[in-house]
Amino acid sequence: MSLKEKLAELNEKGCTLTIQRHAILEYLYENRTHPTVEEIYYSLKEKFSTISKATVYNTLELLSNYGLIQEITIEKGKLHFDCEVKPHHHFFCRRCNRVYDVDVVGCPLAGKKMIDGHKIEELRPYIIGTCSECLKKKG
Amino acid sequence: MSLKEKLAELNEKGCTLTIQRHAILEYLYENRTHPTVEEIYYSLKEKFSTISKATVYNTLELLSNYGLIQEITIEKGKLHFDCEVKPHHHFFCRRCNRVYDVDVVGCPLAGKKMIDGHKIEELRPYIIGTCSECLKKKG
DNA sequence: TTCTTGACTTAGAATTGTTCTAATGTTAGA
DNA sequence: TCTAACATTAGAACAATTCTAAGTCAAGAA
Repeated sequence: MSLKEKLAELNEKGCTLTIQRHAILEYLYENRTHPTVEEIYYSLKEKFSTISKATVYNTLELLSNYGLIQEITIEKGKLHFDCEVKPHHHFFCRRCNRVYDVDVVGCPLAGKKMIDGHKIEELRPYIIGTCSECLKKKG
Repeated sequence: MSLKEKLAELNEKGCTLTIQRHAILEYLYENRTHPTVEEIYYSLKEKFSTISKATVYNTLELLSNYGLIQEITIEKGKLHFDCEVKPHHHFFCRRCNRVYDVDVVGCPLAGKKMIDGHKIEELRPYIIGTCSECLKKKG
């Protein structure tokens, strides 16, 4: 789903499309590195010097509630975000703290709505380890 | 792996088995509800009134580094812990914030050591939704 | 036994990440 | 243009975690 399509969907659903919301969603499309709130905030501050952290948090929550972005709780005590909402795995590198996209096919949960009587609303398949970049460095 | 076996392994590896460390690991065996640090801390405080949060954090990290317990980053901004380290899924209920164990068979990642050139050290398959208990309540 | 050393624990301060609050600004519709 | 609802802002408040410095403890050496 493209940025344009998401903006259109927000509009359709009656969500006010402020300049800040537009900028935040756009930022996620231009930075596919799973940025943290801090990264998003400081980057946007260069362009919109008065943007506040509350707006960044509010907007990320709003977009997440619309199902247009994905919240990632892979790193302890810190949120990352991803504009790609198609199911895919995330890999977190312990050394450099980067988050990578990983494609894993054949997940038995794909398409499942229920498990053990619980209603499945979101899958967060995380993998922790050492990334290829960090493996190259000695240690 | 039983509590006894883990205590023996710690001992073997030259890790000092203090009363606090023993109590924390034991607590996890007696409370299989994936407690948070706060829950562990306040429960232990009833028995060991002077135990400090730093000790709880240090011990949980130590046990986790030994691979004897598992850190769960399913809830945003808050750690949960599990003494069961055999691979299994965790389900987090958005409404009551409880963490459940879920058995999912046929995970294509089971036993894999590498993915996309990254070294896999730990799997954290999380599922978010509404649990069976909360589904019963109206809403 | 006493001393020493290193490892562990403690209380509380500091830090970090997130949420809240009250004031201000903006928008869309009457 | 007016109004009411909604959005943004700055910074305070809060929550979770980490850090720090002092105190405690256990084991081995003298």
